Amino acid sequence: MNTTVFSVPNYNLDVTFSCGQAFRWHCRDGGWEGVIDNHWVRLESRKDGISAATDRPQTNWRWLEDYLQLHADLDAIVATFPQDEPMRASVQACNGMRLLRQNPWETLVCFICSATKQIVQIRQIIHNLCQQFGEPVAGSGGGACRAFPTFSRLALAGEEELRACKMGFRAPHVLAAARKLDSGAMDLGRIASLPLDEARDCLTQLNGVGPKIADCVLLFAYGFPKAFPVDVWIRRALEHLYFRGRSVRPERLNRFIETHFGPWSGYAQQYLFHAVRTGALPLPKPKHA
DNA sequence: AACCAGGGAGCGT
DNA sequence: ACGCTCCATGGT
Repeated sequence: MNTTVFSVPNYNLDVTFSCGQAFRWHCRDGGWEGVIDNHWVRLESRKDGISAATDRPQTNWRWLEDYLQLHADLDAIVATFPQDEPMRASVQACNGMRLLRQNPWETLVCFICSATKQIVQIRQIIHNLCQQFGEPVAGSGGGACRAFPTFSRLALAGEEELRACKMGFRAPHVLAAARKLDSGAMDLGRIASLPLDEARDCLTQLNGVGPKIADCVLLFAYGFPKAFPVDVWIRRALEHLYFRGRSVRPERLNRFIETHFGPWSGYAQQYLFHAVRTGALPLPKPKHA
């Protein structure tokens, strides 16, 4: 076991790992355990920082610093949010929430599988997928620790094998994406250097990937600050909070998002999403738990 | 037991 | 540009 401590202010692991951007972390003994690429790691909150434990010595920790985005200036980001009541309430409810920088392929598959699924179910599907196709990585506690399966591995899978992971009608979408990447017909590495609109157009060429899922990948994996996923929760929230509950056409909604939420609108979106989903920001219609 | 879930695509009007 | 339907599966 090898441990280090990062000094970083106001980093809330609980909110960060529970807000619906990542699906493989699990809480255990007061810490968070997960797999980043081929690294198993256990994280714990410390006074003004985070401790990280791995199962083997680390020559450097950049893979973790980058994933956690430890260098990000959260105060500066939050300061750009709109100074309206919903956003103030969201910031208060989600104090210390950070956006991660996740693997693009993993993020793409996770959100393809997210379509009309509850977050608990998405977690189960991804778990099944990793158990079935992921390479084992050394871990702690005897728990099953596997890397997220590569697209090359999934390209070799059959649709029925993927359906066995309970991803239903999303199975052919995952399979086609894996094969397209494995063949070289699409390169996820290239997307990082594209303007937002072109990056979105590229991802939505994949079957089963529309604007919402594309923006999740662009926000959670590539860090496009103005990628703004609009799901049912966000749509309801925006219409209720800013349009008196009236339904708004997509183009109009996008124009509002562009002008209202500032240069870190995607970040603001995640605060709003989590605040609404946890009930900290109440809406009239929903009936969530 | 219905209803709905961090959607998307293909249809018809 | 809309509205509808289907797509699997399971939580509430």
